[in-house]
Amino acid sequence: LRSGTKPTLADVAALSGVSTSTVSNVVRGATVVAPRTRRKVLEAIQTLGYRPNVLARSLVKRQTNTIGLVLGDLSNPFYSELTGIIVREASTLGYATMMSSTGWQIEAQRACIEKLLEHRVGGIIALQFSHDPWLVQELRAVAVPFAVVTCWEEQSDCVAVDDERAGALVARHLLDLGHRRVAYVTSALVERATDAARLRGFRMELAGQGVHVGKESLLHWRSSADFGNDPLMSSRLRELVGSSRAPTAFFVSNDIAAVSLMETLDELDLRVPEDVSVVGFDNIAVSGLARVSLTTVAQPREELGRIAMQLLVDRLMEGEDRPLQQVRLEPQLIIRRSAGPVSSSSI
Amino acid sequence: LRSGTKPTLADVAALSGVSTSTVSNVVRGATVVAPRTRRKVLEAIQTLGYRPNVLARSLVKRQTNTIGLVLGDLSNPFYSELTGIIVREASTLGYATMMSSTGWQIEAQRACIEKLLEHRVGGIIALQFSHDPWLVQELRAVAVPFAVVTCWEEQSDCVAVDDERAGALVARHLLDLGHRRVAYVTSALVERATDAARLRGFRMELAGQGVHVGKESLLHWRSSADFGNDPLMSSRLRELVGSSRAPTAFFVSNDIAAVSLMETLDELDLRVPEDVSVVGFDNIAVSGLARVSLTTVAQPREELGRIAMQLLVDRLMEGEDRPLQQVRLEPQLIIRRSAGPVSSSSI
DNA sequence: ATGAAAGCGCTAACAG
DNA sequence: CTGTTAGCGCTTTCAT
Repeated sequence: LRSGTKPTLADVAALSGVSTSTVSNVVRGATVVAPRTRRKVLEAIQTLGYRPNVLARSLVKRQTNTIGLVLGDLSNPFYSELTGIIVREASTLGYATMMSSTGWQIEAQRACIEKLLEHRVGGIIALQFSHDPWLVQELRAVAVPFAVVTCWEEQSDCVAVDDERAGALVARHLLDLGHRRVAYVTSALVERATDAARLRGFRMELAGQGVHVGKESLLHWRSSADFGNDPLMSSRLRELVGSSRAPTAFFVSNDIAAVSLMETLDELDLRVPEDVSVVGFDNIAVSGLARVSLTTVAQPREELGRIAMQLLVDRLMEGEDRPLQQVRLEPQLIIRRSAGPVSSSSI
Repeated sequence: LRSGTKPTLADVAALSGVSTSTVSNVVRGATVVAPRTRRKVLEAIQTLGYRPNVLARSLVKRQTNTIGLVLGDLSNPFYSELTGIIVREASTLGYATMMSSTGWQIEAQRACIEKLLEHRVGGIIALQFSHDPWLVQELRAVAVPFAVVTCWEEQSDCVAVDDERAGALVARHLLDLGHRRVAYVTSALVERATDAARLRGFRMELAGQGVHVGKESLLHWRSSADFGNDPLMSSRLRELVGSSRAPTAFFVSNDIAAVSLMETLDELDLRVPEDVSVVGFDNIAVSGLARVSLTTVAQPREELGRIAMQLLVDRLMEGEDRPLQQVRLEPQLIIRRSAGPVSSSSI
């Protein structure tokens, strides 16, 4: 019995006096093995502390039970929760999860995926995918199942909330509350195309009532994930608020930025929702606090995670010829106190 | 050229008319390869889209460049941020990260680690480790580097903040503010022993001033990670507050529970900090919001992550005979507005 | 500087 | 039901 290295099938075989294939059979519960033999083998496994080597197994089977997860930034609670859900789901389905984080650097994305491919992951789920046709093409070429969740990616399997509809939902709500001058705030934390879709839906619904969101009402919040202040925005807001065309409501494409905005508004002595209304996106835990009470759009996290994993598995089973699966989920407006009727003084 | 499967070293060798070992050499940049040959090989790699198979490599080298991460629950922002840091750090050092989540189920912990071992990870970092001597023993037996971060684990390499000292820091602060009747609130989100250490330090410092934390002042918050309300606590608090010995300050061992507590206090019409003070632990992003402004103990996240990874690498290099490394980091009290001077009416 | 050959630990036919 | 054999894709002596 060799020492210094972990026991192998051969060791178990030797100790129990059978062949390696028999041991392999009992380990995998494959063929019917004689009860006596099985017992002997099991015993040997016990005393040796044998543990199957997944690497060797994967090598011969030419496939792993590992999926790769690429994500931008774990400090945004929306994504970290989603990550947790996916990891759990994968584990339930018998897959291990290999993570790699891009830290929002767009070139890092390719490197991340390259590493995952070298590890021969069975499939890849991207959480915050920066559109990259070359990459999608490459992934297609190697025939590794690829699903993006939370963003709409024309060329891949994907699942996301209906962002346009969400934008419209918010617009409707704001209109119902009497708002006519509204601003849209983009956040660095949300992927461009996604952001654009939300704005599109928002604008269209407003346009139906003759309300227009001009260029001067498009703001950009350079937020980090820690509710940091954006000094540029502060001054921009201050000047905007002074003007006669000051918006009475803000739709922010991300809860983190929305909460940050509320904080900045506080500093400017603008009360929410008495003076201005704020609506966010994601419904992260913080937004539900009474002290925050942010009206926002909820994305069905559990479903997003579950379906993403499902897309991967389906593709894994049915192969490339299966038509692209692209799932849109319904967003849900969560009405809280940060958005209220437009104040009479500002009409 | 075989089709349907990914190109291998042999394919590259065939195409470039050299042996597999030569190809292997250029891929790894190992021996000096003749410039001409190298170019030919590189070319073949390009046209074939060859990608090394990490599994095969690991199999023969008998070691992987993968580390395992076991964590309890990604929905607690403190841990998800820490996770992000570790993943990044690992990646920088050339390691891929395999995650598995226990979802707080204590028996799941063994299963998680078992899976990681089958994948032959080079080392394991546990984020929220529920003390389990058997497991630690087992890990030791297989000689896989193991480091726990955030909890103090006597038998393993570990790095954590000095919890007792943190408790003392909070006690000191509360004493300075004039508090004499204080309560300690345990949260389900923090590991038992860690919680106990914080309480110990807290109590000791208070005892120095003749202040005692009796059993009636020990509360338990059954919190989930989403700032949920704990109805039992609500009623418990209501009755406690009515009594003449109502605490004037609460030290909660976790920010999530602390913020939840503040919310509950709001509902009971108790103002923070005018009527009661609250101090938390972790300094998650939310706590820094002006609307929350929670006085809390900060743990040096970056350092925790960096050192945890370092412990693993050191052990990997120097082997088992290296003495146990156990690092204590300094906690930092972040003073905000949730803890104030004891109100005159309650003295 | 390059090639031949022997495995790494396991599975998958195929015989017996 | 069990054993034999031939790889999976790669690294690593050891010759040449």
